[in-house]
Amino acid sequence: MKTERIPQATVQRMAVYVQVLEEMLKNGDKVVSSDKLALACDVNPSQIRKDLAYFGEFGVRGVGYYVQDLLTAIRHFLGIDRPWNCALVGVGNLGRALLRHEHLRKRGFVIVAAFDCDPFKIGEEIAGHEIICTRRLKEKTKEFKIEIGLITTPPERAQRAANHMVEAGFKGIINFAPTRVQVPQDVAVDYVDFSNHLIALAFHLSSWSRPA
Amino acid sequence: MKTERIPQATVQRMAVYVQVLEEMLKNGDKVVSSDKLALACDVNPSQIRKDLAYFGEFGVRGVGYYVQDLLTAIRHFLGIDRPWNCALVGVGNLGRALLRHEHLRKRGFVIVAAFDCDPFKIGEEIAGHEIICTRRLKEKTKEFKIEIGLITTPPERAQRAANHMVEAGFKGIINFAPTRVQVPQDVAVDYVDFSNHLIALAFHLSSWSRPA
DNA sequence: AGTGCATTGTGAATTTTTTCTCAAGGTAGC
DNA sequence: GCTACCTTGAGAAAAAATTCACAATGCACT
Repeated sequence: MKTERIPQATVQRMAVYVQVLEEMLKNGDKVVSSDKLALACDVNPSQIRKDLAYFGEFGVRGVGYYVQDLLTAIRHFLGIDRPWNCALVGVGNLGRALLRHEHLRKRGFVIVAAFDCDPFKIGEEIAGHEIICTRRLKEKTKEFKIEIGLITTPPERAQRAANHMVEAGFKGIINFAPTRVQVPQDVAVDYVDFSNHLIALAFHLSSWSRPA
Repeated sequence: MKTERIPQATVQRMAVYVQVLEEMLKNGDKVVSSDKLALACDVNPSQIRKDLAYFGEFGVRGVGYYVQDLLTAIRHFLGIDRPWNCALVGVGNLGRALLRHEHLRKRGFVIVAAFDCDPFKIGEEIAGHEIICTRRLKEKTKEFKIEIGLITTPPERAQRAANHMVEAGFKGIINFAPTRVQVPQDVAVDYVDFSNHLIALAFHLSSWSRPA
């Protein structure tokens, strides 16, 4: 094990490993080899061993990795062996879907409060949460110990939502709105844009039938 | 301009350029330099010029790029200068949100039919679409000229949805379900998993306050 | 205890991607 | 038309990520 900076790509693959390992565990598998895991994750076996080597030696030579142990280790390493409280700003179609989404909660990402600036929505209850005025984000952040913000507003209101989050002291934001937002250096923003994935796919499909 | 294989990373950045350029166009900007665009997209200016060089010379030395022309060129290059018909399988919370999502349609990705295997949902109308039994996917594919599939089922039904899509002849699938699916080599699957983004963010936030 | 087998962990080689640098080539003002 | 200035395009260099290849090492069976 070396102590270098961990590539972003490694972290993303790690998340996939967690997903696949969870399924293997549910499937009753006790042990898995890098080859087997690689097949399931669609990566190179060496890649997996390299990735895992970033944070320790977990394998047993000649045997492989113990699924449960590896899972526990990765979870700890990634910082997802504890819940993360999230705030959602923008209760539109997508916001509602995320509030009702079970998978996020299962993974430890708990949306503890939902905000919107539309007076017609404020007070409405959705998936067990009362919709709160966005201006009260900061005060609720303390109350609920929120660390991560989810922006699900229309694009034109995304920046304002981000500003509220920065002011509330969030250091991590996921922006689902299809627009860029400006935040201070010490705040991390990750973008989730479906249409970008569709664009990549459209390109792939187009270039398949093209002069290479 | 050279004719090499285009990196996946380039394609993804390209999608971001489109987004930012659209905003600039709406903003009335006629011309943009690689420096200015780089700032907005949060990448290196050389990176942008390199990316654009993959498919031609569009800039004017001493001036920059004409926003409208560049946008048109990128759109054509990416294959998004025409609409793509999509089918959605799995009308749950997320499925409904996508069906009502305006942004995808604006970008040219049109969900022309929604499928589900739940007999209680079949026949229900949502966002102008009648929910159709998943078994009729293949027949409707011809009728609607569908090329891309969106999987929004629960994870345990994702593989079955993928199978239906493969059988219907889809060559591109976006899987929103948090599980891997197996498909033939000639079918491209792209995964969209929110929790993976949250995991990456959680890791970032954790390691910030860690012994490097 | 010893032998054979399987699989990890890792240094080295390779490949890919990003960044640097600057000549080439436009524009605008005079 | 000439000069000064700006920004692109692209080769070269640097950095990063991936893959290879194999020694190290633990297990199982005798």
